[in-house]
Amino acid sequence: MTIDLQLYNTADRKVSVFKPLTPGKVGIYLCGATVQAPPHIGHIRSGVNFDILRRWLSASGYDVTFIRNVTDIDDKILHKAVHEEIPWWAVAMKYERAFSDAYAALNVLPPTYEPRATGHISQMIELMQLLIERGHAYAPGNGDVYLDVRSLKSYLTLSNQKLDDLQPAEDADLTHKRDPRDFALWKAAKPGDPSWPTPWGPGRPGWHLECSAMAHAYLGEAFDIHGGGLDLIFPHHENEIAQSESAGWGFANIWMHNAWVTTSGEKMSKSLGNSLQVHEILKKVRGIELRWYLGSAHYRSMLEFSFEALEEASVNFRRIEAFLKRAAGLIGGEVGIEIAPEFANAMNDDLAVPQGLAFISEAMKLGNNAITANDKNEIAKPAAYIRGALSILGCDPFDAAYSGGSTTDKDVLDGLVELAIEQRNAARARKDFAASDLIRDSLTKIGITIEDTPNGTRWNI
RNA sequence: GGUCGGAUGGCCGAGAGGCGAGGCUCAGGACUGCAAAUCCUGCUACACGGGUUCAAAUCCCGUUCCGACCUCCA
Repeated sequence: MTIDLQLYNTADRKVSVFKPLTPGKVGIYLCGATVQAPPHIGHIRSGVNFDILRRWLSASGYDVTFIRNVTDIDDKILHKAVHEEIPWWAVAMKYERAFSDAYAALNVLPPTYEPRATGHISQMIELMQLLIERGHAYAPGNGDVYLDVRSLKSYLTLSNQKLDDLQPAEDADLTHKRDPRDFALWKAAKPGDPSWPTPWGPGRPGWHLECSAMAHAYLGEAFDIHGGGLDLIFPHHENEIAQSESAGWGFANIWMHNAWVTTSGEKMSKSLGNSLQVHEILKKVRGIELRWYLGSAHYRSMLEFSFEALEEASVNFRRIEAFLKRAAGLIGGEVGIEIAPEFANAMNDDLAVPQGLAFISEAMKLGNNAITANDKNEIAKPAAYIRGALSILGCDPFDAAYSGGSTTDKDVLDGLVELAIEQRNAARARKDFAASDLIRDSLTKIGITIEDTPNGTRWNI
């Protein structure tokens, strides 16, 4: 028997049984990237964590609609455009591609829909009109449109703050705002800025409006799960709630937030330079290994990054991968994909991946013992359980998403290595260990490891 | 000032009143031409001070330290 899926909800800070709004279906909105710089591993952790959630929901039988937006217009993009001397839309496209590449390298499934902010201006205008009609927003005449936070019946419910306790923004411009905490839904166009026409004058979206508009467009007035990084709780998600609820929409039922990747105990900041960009890390480890590392911590726990820990995780993963490949060889066919009840219970407990990993270790012992005993019947089950768990974590080594290289190259390589191994085994058979070790050392030098087992010699790159 | 987290063995990292999570490292052993891989055994920890309880890493009170958010943030 497995327990029901329970998830932590930031809104009430409790873990509760998940009840979809529509039986059998789940709608998820994840705040994706503001495409103004290449992704670092903190950004991609968010993608991985929510991809695991999505895979688990799908595996649990839900029909999942997963929306991850691209915010392709904002202050930083405009600044970058000036700095890089290219159009703002070229900046957005460049970094959107960088994010897409990173997601693909880590086998983060493409979202059901991936809406861009600039493609939903008309929905934003409609939302602003609605908010003005309902008395929760105002256009002071300078081209801006603000949300009137004092008009809300509730505000700051996610972060549990009081409006009057907030430190007032130092640069709050009160010439147009009714309250310094009112936030811009829409920003009047400045000379040189991109702009779209509206009833209040030409301008561009404020930061929060796009998510309310797009979540509504693709998931309706109410949906199940809204996700993002911890730092989006305030102000971004508070303001999304303010916009959506004052429009009369139910909005998100559950709020989920992933924790950060930290360095030296601190949140990763963009000033760290390039070394923690996904692109750079992928020069050291494979995508599947980086994913294993990022996914192995609980999504609500800070993950303290170090290259040592990354390397340890990679080694650990390769051990599991090696087991599965050996198992596949012994079974003489494909390893099955099966979800063990123990793993299901761990995942159902607010995605307790670390407990799931402990289960994988247990299954590995059983499987390795079966391999040692050459008991083919006993190998299949633990191997299938492990592969099942890995498939949820997005780290199935047999997943086509990870297979690179052409088949011709692979065949040639296989043939060459097999040839060397045959030579070495011939040397061993005549007890010429000097010759056999020379072959092994030569292979090691070019990055091919050799292991002798009772069932023959195995090799790995 | 307000709000929210965290501190667990040499290291990483779960757990949230009662049977040693798990991994890595290290030591010993089995296997082995050697190596590797694998398995077995060993290493009994919860920031500090009180309290509640038959029983506290876990609950309560207090303290110290670390971090995050308060309108750029995954």
